[in-house]
Order: sequence, then C-alpha cells, then structure tokens
Amino acid sequence: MKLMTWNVNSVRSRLQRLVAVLDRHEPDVVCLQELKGIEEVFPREAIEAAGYYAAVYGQKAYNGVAILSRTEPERIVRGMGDEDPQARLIAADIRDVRVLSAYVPNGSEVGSEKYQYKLAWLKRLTAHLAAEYSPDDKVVLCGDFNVAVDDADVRNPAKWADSVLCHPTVRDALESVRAWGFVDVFRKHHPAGGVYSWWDYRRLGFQTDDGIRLDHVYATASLAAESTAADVDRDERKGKGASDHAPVVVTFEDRH
DNA sequence: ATGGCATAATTGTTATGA
Repeated sequence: MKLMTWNVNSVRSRLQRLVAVLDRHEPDVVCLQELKGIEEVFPREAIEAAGYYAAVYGQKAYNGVAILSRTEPERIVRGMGDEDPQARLIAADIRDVRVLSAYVPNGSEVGSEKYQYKLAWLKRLTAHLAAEYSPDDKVVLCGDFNVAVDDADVRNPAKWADSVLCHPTVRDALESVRAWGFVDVFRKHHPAGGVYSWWDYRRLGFQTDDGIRLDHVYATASLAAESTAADVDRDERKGKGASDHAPVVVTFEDRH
C-alpha cells in the first residue's frame, strides 16, 4: 500500500497539481488537509475521474480534511464526536487499516488563545485515540501536525525555536499523541533528519531551503513494521502555483 | 518591529496561515 499525506492549501486552487500528483505517484490512499471549502465545492468529479473515492469533511473558507482511496472507504467518521465546529479530523477504514487525516491547529503565537486551542486539540486527540482505538490495531494517523518533533527536522532551528511549530510545550503535546502507540514512520527511514515538508512562501523560504518537517505519518507498531520507504516529493514544491507543503509518500509492503 | 506571500470570501479589505 502506498500512502500519501499532503496539505494542499485549497483543493480547488490546487486541483490540476493534485491530479498530476495522483497520476505521478499512483498512491492507494491520500490524506489531504486545508481543503478550504465546504464539501459541496469539493472537486469530486475530477477526483473520481482520476480513479479515487473521496471521504470529505469540509468547512467554509478554512481547514477541511479528506481521505482519497482506490477502494471504497468505510466507517467514515468526521471530527472527534464533540461540538468543535472546525473540520480538522476525518477517519475511515481502508481495507484493514484505520486511516486518520488530521490538520492540527497552527496556534498563531505562543501564549495566544489559538495556541491554547492547539495544545487542547492535541490533548483531545490523545483522549479520542485512547477511547476509540487500540495500539494493537492497524492505525495510521497522517497529516499536517504543525509541529517539528525535533531540531533535526528544522533547517534553521534557532530561528524557529520559540515559534508555535517548535516550542517545548507543543512538542510535549505531540509526544503524548505519539506515546499512545505510534511510530514516526518517516523518522524510521530518515533517522538523521534533514528532510523537510514545508517552506514559507515568504522570505524565499524554498529557495533558501528554510524548511521544516511538519507533515507526519504515525503508524501503530504492527503497521509501521511493514513500511519500506518514506519520501518527500520536493519537486512538487517548485514553480508557480505550488502549495507551501510538499507531499509525503510512504510505502507499506503488501500483506496479501 | 515589520513585512514578505498565498488563499477565501468579497470587490477593498480582513482573517488566517506557519
């Protein structure tokens, strides 16, 4: 199974690139974030024409997550079963794997209300996982976590040290999610770090390789043991009309 | 300290991102 996660930064404005990415990589499952629109404006026909089912959790203007799949997604669940109106989590069974696509809040600035919401969201996610799943299941949590787990994933650590992406409090909150029962699958294949998935549109972020790895694939141990490769499609960040995030692609060996 | 750039909702400007 080939799995991709990508923050597309508007699925409508990125549609041509998304279809090209699907053609290029032929993933079995794709977790998308930042759709930036309600489900009614999701480009379902184009995605289906490319050969994919789509489970969509949209919202006006902001956020929005989806799971695309070659096979029909089952047991689709939007959100965490509470009253939060922000569309940031969708889950579905893809064959025998529970797949979750997550868009963790950015947090704006350390100490702000949005930062508190980010920390609380990660805490809610940990509780949700504990309530709904077992680390013994085959579960993969993918998405834009808006957290660099350590400085090996940051090209210029000093510059980002006090940011909402690298602050110790948010790293601790993400570590609590991971400690529920996940392996950082990308890290398994790139133990030394130095591979990034996001570059700021501003200040020549990509041109100067001022990158950070924010997009993660967290799999439970039995599933993580089956991964054979993990890579960032850095070329997708190039040129006019790119998302500020590049796709992350992970391959798991087939069990059947 | 601020802005840089991109997108949506909306038509001039604001909210948000990371």
